[in-house]
Amino acid sequence: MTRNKAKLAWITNDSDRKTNFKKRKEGLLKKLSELGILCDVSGFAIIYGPDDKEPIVWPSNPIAEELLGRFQRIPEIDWCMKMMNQETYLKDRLAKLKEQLTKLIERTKRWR
Amino acid sequence: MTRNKAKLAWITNDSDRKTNFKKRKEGLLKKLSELGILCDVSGFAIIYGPDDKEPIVWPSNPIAEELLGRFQRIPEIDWCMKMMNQETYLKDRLAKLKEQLTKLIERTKRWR
DNA sequence: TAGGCTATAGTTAGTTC
DNA sequence: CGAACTAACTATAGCCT
Repeated sequence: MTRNKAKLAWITNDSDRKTNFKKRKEGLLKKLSELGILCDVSGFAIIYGPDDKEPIVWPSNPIAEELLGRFQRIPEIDWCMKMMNQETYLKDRLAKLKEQLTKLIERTKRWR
Repeated sequence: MTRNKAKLAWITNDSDRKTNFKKRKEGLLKKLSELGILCDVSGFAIIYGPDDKEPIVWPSNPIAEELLGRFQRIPEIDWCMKMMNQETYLKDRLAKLKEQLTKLIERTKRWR
C-alpha cells in the first residue's frame, strides 16, 4: 500500500505473501500494544499463520489475563464438542492444530 | 498521533480515553481483517475493554476456526486449574468474567 | 456522546543491499 | 533470507457540529 495502491486481495506469490504477513503482523501487534498502553485494555491475539508455523500469540501485560480467559471458556466445551461432531471438515485439521497447541503450552509456561 | 505527536501513555481523561479506544479498536480490527484477506490468515482477537462492557470479540471469516481453537485448548485445562489455585488474586475477577463469557457464548451461537 | 473532517503522524510495498 | 530505506499510502488526534 505504499509505492503502489492497495489491492486488498489474496497475494498469490508465496514469498511475497509471507513477507507481507510478517510486516503486517508486526504492525498489528504494535497497534495492540499501543491500545493497551493508551487505554488500559487487556487484550490478546492468537494468529494462525499460513505456513505450518506455530500460532503467533501476543500476550497482554498480565499474562494471567490470558490464562483466565482460557479458564473461563471451560463451560463452553460441552457445546463445542457437540458442534465439532457435526463439523466434520474441521476434524481434518485437528491433528495439526493439536501439535501447535502443545508448542503454545510450552511457550506459555516459559512466560511465567 | 496526528495533529500532535504521540505521547503513548495512559490517557487520564475518561471520555478522551474511551473515544480513543473506540477509534483505535476499529482501526485494529480493520488491520486484522486486511491481514486475513491478504495472507489467508485465520485469526481472532478478544479485547477486554476498560469499562464493564463485554469483551470485544473479532471472529475471523470461518468462525469455525475460532471454535476449533477453543477445542484445542482443552488439554491445557488441567494445567490451568493448578495455576489458578495459586493465582488467588485472579479469583476476584472470576464472577465478572464468567458473566462476560456467558454473553460471548450467546453471541457466538448467533454467528452460526 | 456520537459522527464527520482533515492535517499530519504513522504504516508499509517495493526495492536495494 | 532478512534488514534497511523511502515514497506513498493509511490511520487518527484534535476539532467541530
